[in-house]
Amino acid sequence: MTRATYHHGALRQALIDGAREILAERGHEQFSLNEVARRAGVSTAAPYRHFSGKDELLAAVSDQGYATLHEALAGTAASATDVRERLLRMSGAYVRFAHDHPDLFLTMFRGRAVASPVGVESFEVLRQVVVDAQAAALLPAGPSPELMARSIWATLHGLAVLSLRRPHERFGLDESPEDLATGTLTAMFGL
Amino acid sequence: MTRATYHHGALRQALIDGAREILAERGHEQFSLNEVARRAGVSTAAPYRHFSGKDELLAAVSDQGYATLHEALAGTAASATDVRERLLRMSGAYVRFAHDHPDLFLTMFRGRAVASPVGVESFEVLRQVVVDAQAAALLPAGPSPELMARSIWATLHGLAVLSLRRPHERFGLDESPEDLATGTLTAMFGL
DNA sequence: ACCTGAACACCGTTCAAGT
DNA sequence: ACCTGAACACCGTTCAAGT
Repeated sequence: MTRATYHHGALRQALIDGAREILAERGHEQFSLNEVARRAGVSTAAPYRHFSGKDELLAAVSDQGYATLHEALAGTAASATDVRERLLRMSGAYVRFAHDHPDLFLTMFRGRAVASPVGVESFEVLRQVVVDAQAAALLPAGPSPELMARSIWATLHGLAVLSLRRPHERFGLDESPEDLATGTLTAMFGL
Repeated sequence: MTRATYHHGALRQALIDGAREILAERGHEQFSLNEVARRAGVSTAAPYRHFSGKDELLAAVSDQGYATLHEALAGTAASATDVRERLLRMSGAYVRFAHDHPDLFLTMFRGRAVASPVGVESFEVLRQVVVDAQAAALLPAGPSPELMARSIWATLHGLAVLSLRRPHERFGLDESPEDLATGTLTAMFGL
């Protein structure tokens, strides 16, 4: 039996990939570091050459998740010239990401974990859309863009988290993530 | 050595109390069913007479958490006659609860856990305040109270979850939970 | 009816040893 | 430098046995 030989950090990425697989298959509560090693075909001690432990591997997985989320948000933000459309598409993309990768999303924002610096870029994209929306009188112009952006982030994040639960208490299954997000923002700001 | 003898479900409550202790001391990620049993002075198999397993014990803990949260919300909602004040106090109480009992809060809303029916009562309290706020033109009257209430719930929940992380990315440590909640609602609705 | 004692498979982590 | 093999304490859960 030829066992794969890893070099130059190839095992590191293989472990991250395996972790994402398990996350998608079994969920973040069943996640096991030993199983990640098993899938990569290495001993349970091998991951410790690349990560200080389970938490650091999950942090690396989170970082890649933040990068993927950022692409989705930046992509939708750039996909329209109309400010209202940009705000709504971006909002939909946030909740959509949570629904498409629920356990990755929950891992990224798990408990009291340390926030990723990558998330800052995404916040900046949202902040810029908010600046434009305030200029267009779509959002109240009184509060600072900073405050307004984190208020909207909180709303989207709450929607994402609460709609991931089951049974979907008060958050209909029938609605798509996009409808949930846009419906909420439309209701709050009369867009 | 006299070992406590449990009867009539006394062990059940002792296990729930012990679980809340561990949650407060070590956090929900370090929570261990065996340690709960150890603290109660029983064998690790004993809890299985009262709960089907770890998840069911945590569900029972969550239920008591929902009851405590409900008291806090209903209490603040009744503490003022002014509609605006009621809405803001209730909002502050939600985020305050999360900060005062972070790991209990995270356990209640952990991952994809099943929502507690007890939470429905709390939602009803919020919905009623929203009805009054809409009548007083404090909140937009167009959307249904149901939609408006879950939008606000999502906002408060997002604030709670995100402000629990560390370092408090974009959510200042300096702000009290109450200021965080009222500041956000004030910004969004121009209250 | 309720709890113990002992076991099972599995977990995260450590460390001496191999190559 | 990177990985193995074996061990450690601990985990959730099961089950026959005690009272």
